[in-house]
Parts: sequence; C-alpha cells; structure tokens
Amino acid sequence: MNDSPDTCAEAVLEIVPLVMRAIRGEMRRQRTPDLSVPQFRTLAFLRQQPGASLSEVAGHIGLTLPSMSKLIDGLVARRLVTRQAAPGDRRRVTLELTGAGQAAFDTARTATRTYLARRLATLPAADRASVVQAMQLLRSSFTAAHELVAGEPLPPAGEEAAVGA
Amino acid sequence: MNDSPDTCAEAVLEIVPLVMRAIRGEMRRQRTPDLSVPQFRTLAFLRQQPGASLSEVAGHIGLTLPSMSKLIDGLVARRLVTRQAAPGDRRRVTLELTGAGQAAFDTARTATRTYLARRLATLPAADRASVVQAMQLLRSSFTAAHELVAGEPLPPAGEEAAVGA
DNA sequence: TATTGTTATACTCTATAACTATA
DNA sequence: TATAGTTATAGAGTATAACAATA
Repeated sequence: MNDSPDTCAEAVLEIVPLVMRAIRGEMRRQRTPDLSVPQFRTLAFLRQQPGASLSEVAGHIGLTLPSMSKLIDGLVARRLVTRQAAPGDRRRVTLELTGAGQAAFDTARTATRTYLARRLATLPAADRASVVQAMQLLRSSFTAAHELVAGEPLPPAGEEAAVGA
Repeated sequence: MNDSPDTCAEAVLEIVPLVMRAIRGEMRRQRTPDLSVPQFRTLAFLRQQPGASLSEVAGHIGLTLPSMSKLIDGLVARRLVTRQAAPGDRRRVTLELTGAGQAAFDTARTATRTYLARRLATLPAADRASVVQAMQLLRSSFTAAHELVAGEPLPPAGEEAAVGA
C-alpha cells in the first residue's frame, strides 16, 4: 500500500522539488559574483573530476557542447577554471578549477549544507538517519547502470494511466 | 554518527539535485504540450486554486508580474487557461484551467510519476516504504514554519511544492 | 573521414521601467 | 493616489547549424 512504486513516485514528486527550491534559494544567496546554478554544478563536477574534457562536463551537466563552451567561457573569464589543450590529443580541452574556483565552490556548498543542517536539526536523530538511508536508496535508483536516456527502455513499466486521471 | 544534521544535510545535498534533474528532464521530455517547468507549476497551482489572480499565481511560482503575465499569455494562446476580468474588481484577472489545461497537467504529471515509478521499481518494497517515510519527514522540515534553535526565523521557504499539487 | 570544440545566430525566459485601467 | 496588469525593452541562457582544428 505505502510501498508501491506509484505511491513512492508520488511522494518523491511532491517533496523533492520542495527541497530543491530550498537548496537553490540558499545557493543563490551564497554564491559568489552571480554564479548560475549550472555554473555551480560545473564547479562541483570539476572539483571531483579535475582534468575533465568539455564533452565530459557537458554530458554530466546536461548541456550541449556549444552551451557548455559558453558557460566555461564565463568561468574562465572569472578565473575560476583553466582551459588547456590536452597533451596527446590537442582537440580535447582539459578543464580544472583554480584555487579561486575551489574556494568559490567550497564556500557556497558549505553555507548551503549548513543551512540544510539547520533545517534538518528540527528532526529527531532517528528520523535523520531514516532520511540518510532513503537518500542512499534514491542514489541507487537514479545512478543505476541503465542510464535512462530518452526513449531507452527501462525496467518493466507499470500501468500507464493516461489522460483525465 | 549517521544521524547528525551535517551528515544528513550532506546526503540531501548530494541526492536531491540528482533526482530533481531526472524529474525536470522527464517533464521536458513530455512534448505533447511542450510545457516549461514554470508553466507546468502554474497549471498545478490553478488546478488547486481555480480563480486565482495573476498576483497570487506570480507570488506562488516566484515570478514577477510581467513575467507571469507573459507566461499566462502562452497558456491562454494554447487554450489551457482562461483569463477574465474579476467581477467586483475589474483590475484583477481570474485565471482558470480549461478542460485541455486540466488534461495537459494530468498527462504530464502522470507521465513523470510513471517514469519515477519505473525508476523506483528497482527497489525492494521495504526500501520504497523507507523512501516514502523519509519524504514525509522532509516535508515536515521544509514546509513547517519552524524556528531555529538560536531563535532566528528561517528564511522564507519558497513555494516550489506546486509540482506536487 | 571522424572527433572535439568554437563561432554565428535565433529563440525562450526572465527582469526592470514605463504605461493603462480601475479603485 | 494606490493597486492590478500589460507593454516595451534588455540581458542571460540555451539550442541548432555551420565552421575550424586535430586525429
């Protein structure tokens, strides 16, 4: 009853956007000279994957190559990212955070995490443990190998109730 | 250890954007009415609050009046929303969904929920129940007008819950 | 010829400022 | 005068198409 895929999807569809708005709002308040959310996500990716190519970053963030190229233009202009030709294949670019780029990311992210922690501090510890566990479960569902790209078949589909629900 | 506010915040900050990206991507993929996320949220709000004014919708979605006016232009042009002068105060407009607007909302939302359900179907039922429970806990943290430990009021929690409806 | 990325161009979305209509 | 919306205009962000450089 409370564990059907549809019930779970309903709950996720209601709550995740709510929490996401809190995250985005806080990041907007904290981020440095007007860093957009995709730019911030790019910093986050390069923090974990230094030396990534433009295609790799674009694929991860979900932008086209031209769009990501322009986004990187802005980060390079602010001296948050370096862009160099890759040794061994001069077609590729190697992207890395500068010290300022690392600081910009760490500062905003820490502030946002602190904000969330203050929100979550209203819960009993046991409930927070439940939330942590659920996040791990969601990660396994949404990073699974079956990369869900448009049109690609996924696990067995449930009823596709349609219009006029 | 696993239940500290900071640990919980860290998990939320990692996973929620991941899931949100999947939600937004799937909603965008519903090309039938080709609705933007704010347009979809507007339909969701009007589904629950028929007859709302432009200011009310703009405040709820988080757009300025001119931006919302243009957004509504698009919805009216597609015959998903009606816009009439309010009886008793001709300055205000009364916004309502048409039958097609209701169907567009229900279709897109159902498709997104179905997509999420297929993703979540990879989990055991007990784990889905854990996710549902955690969503309820997060709702209590992110919708309640909680005061912080230090006594400071939290920043105004925006309302992005509209996706849920 | 295939790939990796950039430039050119256009469209969407949003904001601020100025304006109209109504109260 | 104050309020509710709209129109005018501009800026950011993204996409597709065409191009350049390298493999």
